[in-house]
Amino acid sequence: MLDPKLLRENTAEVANRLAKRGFNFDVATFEHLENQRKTLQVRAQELQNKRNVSSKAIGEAKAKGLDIVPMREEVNQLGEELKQVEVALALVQQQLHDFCAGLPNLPHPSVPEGLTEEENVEVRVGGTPPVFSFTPKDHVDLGAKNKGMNFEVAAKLTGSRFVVLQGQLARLQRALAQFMLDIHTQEHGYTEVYVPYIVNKHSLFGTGQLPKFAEDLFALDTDQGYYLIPTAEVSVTNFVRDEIVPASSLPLKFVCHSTCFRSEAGSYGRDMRGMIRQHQFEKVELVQLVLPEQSLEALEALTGHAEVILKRLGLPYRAVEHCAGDLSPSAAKSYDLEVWLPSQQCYREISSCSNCEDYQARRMQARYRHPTTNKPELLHTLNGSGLAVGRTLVAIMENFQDEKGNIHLPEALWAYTGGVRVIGEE
RNA sequence: GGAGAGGUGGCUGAGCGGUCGAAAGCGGCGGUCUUGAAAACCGUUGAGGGGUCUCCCCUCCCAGGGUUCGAAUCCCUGCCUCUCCGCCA
Repeated sequence: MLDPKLLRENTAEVANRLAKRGFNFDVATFEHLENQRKTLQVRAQELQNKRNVSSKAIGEAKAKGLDIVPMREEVNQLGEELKQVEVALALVQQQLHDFCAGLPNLPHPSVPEGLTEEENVEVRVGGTPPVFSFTPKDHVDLGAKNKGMNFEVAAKLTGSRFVVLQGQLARLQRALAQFMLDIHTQEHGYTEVYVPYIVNKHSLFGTGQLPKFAEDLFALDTDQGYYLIPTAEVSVTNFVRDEIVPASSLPLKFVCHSTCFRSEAGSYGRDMRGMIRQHQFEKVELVQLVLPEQSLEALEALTGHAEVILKRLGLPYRAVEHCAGDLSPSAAKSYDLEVWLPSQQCYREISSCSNCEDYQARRMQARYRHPTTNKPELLHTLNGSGLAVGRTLVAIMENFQDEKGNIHLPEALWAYTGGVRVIGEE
């Protein structure tokens, strides 16, 4: 959600900044609704004030034993119009709210211009893509030969875009999650949390998935209106919804390993092969809740924390900054980390790190008490994958394969695989 | 699943249908005192929103409806929390 004052007072500026991300802000509709709101609200408050004053007078008159019947009739007159105005106002405010809830965040001024993914800017490269003396296999072929990656069984159990892992590959996925959690908790100062994988609508509104992106989510067919989380960002960020946290407690830094569920409704036909795009996947998520003046540098730090995982694993990657048009709706500024996939001969997203500034905080009413003014102020929220575990598994398989199809695990993982260094035939 | 209790400001906790945005305590902030700190004392201190914006007004006591001139207080519905019993990973 954007600052309603900014929206009202600098409508043109907001429209311009949203245009940078390719969003068409309907100024005419907004101004029309806003004018209606103002007229109705002023009138409603006027009538409410009259009613309050009269009612109070009735109370006093009654205490003195005076006749209150004529006064009561006068207020009754007022009630009719008040009811009408209140209904009309509620309708307009609902429309305004819906309109504003659908607006994406403003891109940070430092974000590169551009409308499509092609205009994202590579900011650094880590490692170098491996050169093979043979034709490298993709993870599906590598996982097939008795190594325990099975899409057929998963399709039988459920449908497309699911996988069954067993044996060393199942263990490797578990090892990766443990490894990531340990680094973030022990070296980067995050607190590990375990959270519900099912959330209510308020939480999804808070982080921006609802109302606009309901079709990306799995909704549970129960009357509570529950959804499966598409990312632990939803559960963790909402810790501070409707809270006023002491400034001294910030920054709050949480790391959370969770399963994530996405309907992938808009991606028919894309990445149909393998584990790249699944309805269910594992992710280790980083969330930071920070003072506004610290969010810009917090994003650099958080991205760096995710990057450490790729470095320790020795995976070739690059960091890319989103151009304005490629930002996700809640984000003011984002970096993607992309890992090299030999089978595709390109970098693929393995982490997306975003500074949402006060966009989610305003939707959540997540605030801190300002130390000098003593007033509640919106805090800033950040999140990023550290990393997507399933895609990390894929990257390790593909980058560290040998001619026989064995997978040589990076040394950093040996302690987590019970000493297993190679996954293969022998 | 059965039985009961309850949801009030940052926290604990009062609140006959009218003068209650709400007692009291704690905490926070400011001050006096002190070399400094603590203690003590004095003052101050909810949130959101609107306007004709150095002032005025509206809304909010879990949520949503209802009764009433007037609701934290009465009625209905829902949600949540706690206690006991049963069942269970």
